Amino acid sequence: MAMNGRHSGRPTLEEVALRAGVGRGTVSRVINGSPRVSDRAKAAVEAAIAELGYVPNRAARALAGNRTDAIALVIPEPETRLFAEPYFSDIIRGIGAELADTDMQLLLTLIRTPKERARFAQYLAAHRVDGVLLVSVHEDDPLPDLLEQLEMPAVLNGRRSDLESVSYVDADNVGGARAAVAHLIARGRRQVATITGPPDMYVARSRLDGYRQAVESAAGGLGGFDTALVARGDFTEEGGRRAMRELLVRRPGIDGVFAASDVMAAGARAVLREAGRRVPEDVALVGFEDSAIARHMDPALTSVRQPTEEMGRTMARVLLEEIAERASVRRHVVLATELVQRDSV
Amino acid sequence: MAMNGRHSGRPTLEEVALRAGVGRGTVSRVINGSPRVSDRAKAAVEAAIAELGYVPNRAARALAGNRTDAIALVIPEPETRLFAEPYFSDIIRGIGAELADTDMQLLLTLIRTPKERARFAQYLAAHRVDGVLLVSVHEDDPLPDLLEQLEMPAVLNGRRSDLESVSYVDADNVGGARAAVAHLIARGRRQVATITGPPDMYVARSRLDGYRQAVESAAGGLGGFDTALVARGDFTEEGGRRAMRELLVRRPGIDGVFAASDVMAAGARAVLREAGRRVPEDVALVGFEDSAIARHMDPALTSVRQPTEEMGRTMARVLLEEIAERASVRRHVVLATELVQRDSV
DNA sequence: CTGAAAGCGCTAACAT
DNA sequence: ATGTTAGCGCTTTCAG
Repeated sequence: MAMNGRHSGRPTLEEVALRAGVGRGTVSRVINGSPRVSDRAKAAVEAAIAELGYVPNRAARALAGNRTDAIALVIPEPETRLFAEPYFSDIIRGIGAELADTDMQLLLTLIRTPKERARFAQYLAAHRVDGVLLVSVHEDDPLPDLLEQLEMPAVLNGRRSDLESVSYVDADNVGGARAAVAHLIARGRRQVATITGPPDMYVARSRLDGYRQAVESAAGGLGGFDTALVARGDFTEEGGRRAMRELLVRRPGIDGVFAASDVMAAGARAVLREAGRRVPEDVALVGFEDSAIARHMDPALTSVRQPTEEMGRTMARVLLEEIAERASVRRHVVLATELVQRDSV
Repeated sequence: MAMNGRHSGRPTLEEVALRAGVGRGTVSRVINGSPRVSDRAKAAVEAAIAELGYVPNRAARALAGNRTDAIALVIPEPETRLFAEPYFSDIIRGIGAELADTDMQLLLTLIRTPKERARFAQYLAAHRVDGVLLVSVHEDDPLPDLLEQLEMPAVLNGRRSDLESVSYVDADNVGGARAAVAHLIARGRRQVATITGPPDMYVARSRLDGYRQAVESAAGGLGGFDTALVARGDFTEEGGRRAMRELLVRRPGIDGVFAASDVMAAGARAVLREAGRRVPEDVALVGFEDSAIARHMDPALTSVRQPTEEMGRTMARVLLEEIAERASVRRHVVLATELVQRDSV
């Protein structure tokens, strides 16, 4: 007999069965909420579980059930910094909240190097998680395709393009940008410029679209979409600075700016002040509240806010659903954004 | 026969053994790096593994080996906000880096409610993780004791008191504070005050100790430790404001302030400016760089920095060691802090 | 509705 | 050094 003396001392399902005077199968059914159990048996089992302080062994369950009850939250390298932003922390809180009532575990996976990515691919292939949550995907990110190929349930935060095939939860970037620009126009601003993100990012294109829609639909006097009022940034503060300088050269009369991110708005604001323009009196500034940095720097700044925590909750919920109905139905959820008006100019 | 048709299609250890022409035991030994394997067998097994793309099944391994290869990073409620701070993101990056070469998984556990805490206790009792990483412990946190009682390997970030019995990794708060205050004194500041954290937090007491040591050991003229120069804050910006106001009333001649956190330093700075004092010319300010917020607000501010990422790495390393040598040796590591001088006043 | 039994894939003792 | 074997604790048929 292979007596490996590793009985952990914790009660097992079998002991519960014994105590409840039923078979192991019945205990299992009760635990998993099967309806095919008599009330009597159920009560007995529940009593036994309580008395013994029984907690199912996750590994055994995973082995027998061929699942893991765990999902991975993947943070690609460029985003590990992003970690330090309220945006991200809110997402995680949302995920956590949604998972709290589940017995799903959340695995944190930081992917820095190609080697680590390869390793994670192995993880996936080995089905070591039931699903994957992917934040801030880039257009050329290979992970979503891999996930799809593996038929692994997955939910992205944002999307790679209009045709995103993987499930995703995104914010209404177009609508938010449109609202921001419309706000500026409604406040009497006649020359509203925009600082965009990198054009190979969907989120950046969406926000530019919103800008375009707003200026084009504005009643007379604005002259529609003017490419000279569009400067390209890269979501960094320095990029925002450069773009703002460019804009001031091209159109010195600018009296409003919509920056596609708050970090860029912060850069733009610095340049404007250096140039002697008062913000927001002379030049009104609206940014997208990605990181809340802008708000830190200027609590009075009007900005477009995303329901970030809800985004996290939604991502988790969608993923759980996708896991539950092993069907490969993709879901695309776009949450509304909100213009938070903080200036009175 | 109970034909449960769930063969996942992935190769198993048995198939590897077959292919390599050895027994399953040998394959297991190779996988686990046992030295009791011939080079020949080892090579054959490795080849088979590569050809088949074999990845061990974690659940099976956990079940048979009575371990999980997973550790939990626990974030208590008060800290979920802290998430959004660079400090925390650095810690996580450090942990991730240390774990990258391991096949330990990192589980993220947010504990918000007593109910969730109870549930986590069950997790622990059920040995669903091999170890626990706990950030920013509070003096009255019940988790460390529970961990100890359960003999669960654990490492704290910070400590509850001088007599901390659980393993921990901490920053040299006393030394950092002392250096900060010594710096101010060396720069000719004669009335150096301090804004402390809540006295029931070890970290706050340590920083106050450092302050005291510096003023007491300063050569003449300062009059030693003066309680009127000590104002109590609570690590919040508002607390910093209140404390600063108090100090200005008690000792209007203050020309230097050491705040026990950068957030409080930010509050103090705002009050000083409102009071018409120039910072740092009239009143020099040094804070502990917990969140880097102060640096955001004033890039020129001198501050005490902690090697945060290293802290995370160390926590993970210590935990892995503790898990490996099932012995209950507690380790206490204190990492040096560094005065980052950014002002020239 | 429920007990019995067959594995899930692996580790670790047991024999060689 | 290595093949064999007995479980780890659970889920899921399969028979009643």
